[in-house]
Amino acid sequence: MGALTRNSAITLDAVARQAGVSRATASRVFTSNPRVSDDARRAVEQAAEKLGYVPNGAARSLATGRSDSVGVVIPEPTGRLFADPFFPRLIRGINEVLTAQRLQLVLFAPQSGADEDRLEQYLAGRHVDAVLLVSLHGSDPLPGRLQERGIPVVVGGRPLERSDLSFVDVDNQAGGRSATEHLLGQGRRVVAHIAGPADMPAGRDRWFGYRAALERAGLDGDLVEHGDFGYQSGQAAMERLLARRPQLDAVFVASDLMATGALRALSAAGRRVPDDVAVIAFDDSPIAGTTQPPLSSVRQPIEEMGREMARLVLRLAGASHQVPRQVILGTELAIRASSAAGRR
Amino acid sequence: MGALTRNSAITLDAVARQAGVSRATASRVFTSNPRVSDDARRAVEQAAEKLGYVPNGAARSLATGRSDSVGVVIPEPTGRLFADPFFPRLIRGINEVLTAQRLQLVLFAPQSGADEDRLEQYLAGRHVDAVLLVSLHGSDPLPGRLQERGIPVVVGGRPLERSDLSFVDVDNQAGGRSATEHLLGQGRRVVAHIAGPADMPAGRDRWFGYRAALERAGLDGDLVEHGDFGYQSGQAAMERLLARRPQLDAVFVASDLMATGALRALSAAGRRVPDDVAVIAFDDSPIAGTTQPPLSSVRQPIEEMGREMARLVLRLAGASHQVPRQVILGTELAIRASSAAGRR
DNA sequence: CTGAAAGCGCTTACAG
DNA sequence: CTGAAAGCGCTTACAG
Repeated sequence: MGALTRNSAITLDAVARQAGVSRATASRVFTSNPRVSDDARRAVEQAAEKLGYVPNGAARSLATGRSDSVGVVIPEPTGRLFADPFFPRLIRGINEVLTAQRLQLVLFAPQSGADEDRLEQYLAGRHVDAVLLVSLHGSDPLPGRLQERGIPVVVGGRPLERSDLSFVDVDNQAGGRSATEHLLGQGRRVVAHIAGPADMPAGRDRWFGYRAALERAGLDGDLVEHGDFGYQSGQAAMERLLARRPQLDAVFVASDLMATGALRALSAAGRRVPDDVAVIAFDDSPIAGTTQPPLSSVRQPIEEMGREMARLVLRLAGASHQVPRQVILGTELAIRASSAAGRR
Repeated sequence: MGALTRNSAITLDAVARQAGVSRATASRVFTSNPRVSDDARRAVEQAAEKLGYVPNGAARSLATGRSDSVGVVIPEPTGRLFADPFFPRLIRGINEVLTAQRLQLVLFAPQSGADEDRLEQYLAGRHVDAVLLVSLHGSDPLPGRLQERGIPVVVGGRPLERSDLSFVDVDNQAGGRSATEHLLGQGRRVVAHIAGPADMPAGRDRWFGYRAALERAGLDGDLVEHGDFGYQSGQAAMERLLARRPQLDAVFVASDLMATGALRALSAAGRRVPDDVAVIAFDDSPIAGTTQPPLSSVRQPIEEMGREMARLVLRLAGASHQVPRQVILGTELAIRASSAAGRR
């Protein structure tokens, strides 16, 4: 069972013979080694073209100790993974940097503990040269384990427990704070918060930013309900908030997706946005501009985060010693109709 | 630049020495070869545990001719890829079958022609044992090229031009036809269609199903506008249809996402659904149940499609000869409020 | 059950 | 610039 037959493909030897040179010379052509005569190079290239030769990746990896690929691990249930507009932008940024270095981006989306265990073996087996991890819940042991095995690892988003890991994050707390301050600046006084999961740093930090802003304004920062960053959870959280404090006049929601759900709940409850309740979200994803009314949102430099993650992990891969490094990127507000109008 | 240093890891030799056995015996333990004494097995397992040994993937691949991994290629702009609820379900189905065979699922999302070229080299380099491709536009040359190199390939969705490729598809034409017949059965007479891209088989087949149903009813099947399966395009297409034929009383939309956009356009135009216009979509994704009103939709067995793709490619990988094989899966209607109510 | 040895298909100092 | 040769870290008949 599960026996995959071996497919014989063209070998470097065949190309060298066809071109009338040694294997070494032929190899130099494919490794872009400059010490090859033009004649030899041409002969090898022609032979390769004719035979349809592509170097065997395993053999090359074994000889060089590199795979020229970088793994990106997104341990999200695929449903969430694909629904969240955060990931495509991040991946685009990562891919930009990798492509420039001719490195292959390889994605993994483990769906269970068993998946993750197998993946750890796979990655530890050096199938990739470096690993990027995003969207970790709680304290996922994977990045730490890989790093201990000497595999260069960079985490997207601050890991909850470990401080010896390299990571790139946006300043979630500052973002949450400025979003909340924006609402206060509009004259709102009963400001609620729909937070992300409490076991995710992005969720916690935005929440802490909210609390900090309210405390600084001398207000209570406990009108908080948690969601999972998804649409449904935002709707449900908004309903709970309205039940708890019908007179709330503003809400800071920790993701655009949840905010879309919150808008639906507000509309169902007969509240006008922004007249009755001002709303500001987090992410500034494309959907922020398409809701009714368009959502104010905290803009994250997600592509830049991806680029920075890739740059960082390549630097780690190039170094002999792994010195953890962390990069924090700033946010800015994108103000739209959901929070723009004054109260009266 | 781009030099990734080689990280020395524990080798099988070290484990064998530590365990006091030969490399061959140690190897047998990791390949689950039964011809190993219990004592030797224990010693090797302890040594491996102690040293943190994981077999080097490249070396193993080179020796066995297999990588024990299967690639899934989704050549979509990542934006679309992640927005479409189709992919996560498909991947879940694929992963189910691969996991049972202890095969690693590896994802690729090439974003450009250059990405695809590099990916072809990568896959041709035998980094994976088999390849699954989905969501091909027009006549993507990738699956054909890989197949010619002897790599087992299965395409998700019927390829537009090649008939020598193995594929798994849902019966899009029958689905489009029964959706349209459902609308006709409700007494609707001016039935429009928002089609997918004309260069994608799924788009064409659903459209042909629509035409077939109308022709059979003796009606005109030319009230058609095309979109790209995405939200925005559905909204725009609906607007064009309303402009072309204000009196239309039903519309069959080729995807749930486009239907969501169409609902918005209908609402903006003051049309009630289903009273003025009955709507039925295609996909029956989770969003179908969350729209206002909930969307009737053609249900595709997407997980099963994923499973079938994986099964098929493993069969091809196990065979010495590649005999193209095609599997067509049936659809069914999920009727909800958007098309359920009668006209009066 | 076990080990010595060949071989998987490359790369890369080394010597010319 | 070129080639012979060693080596990358495994697996697997083969002989015992």
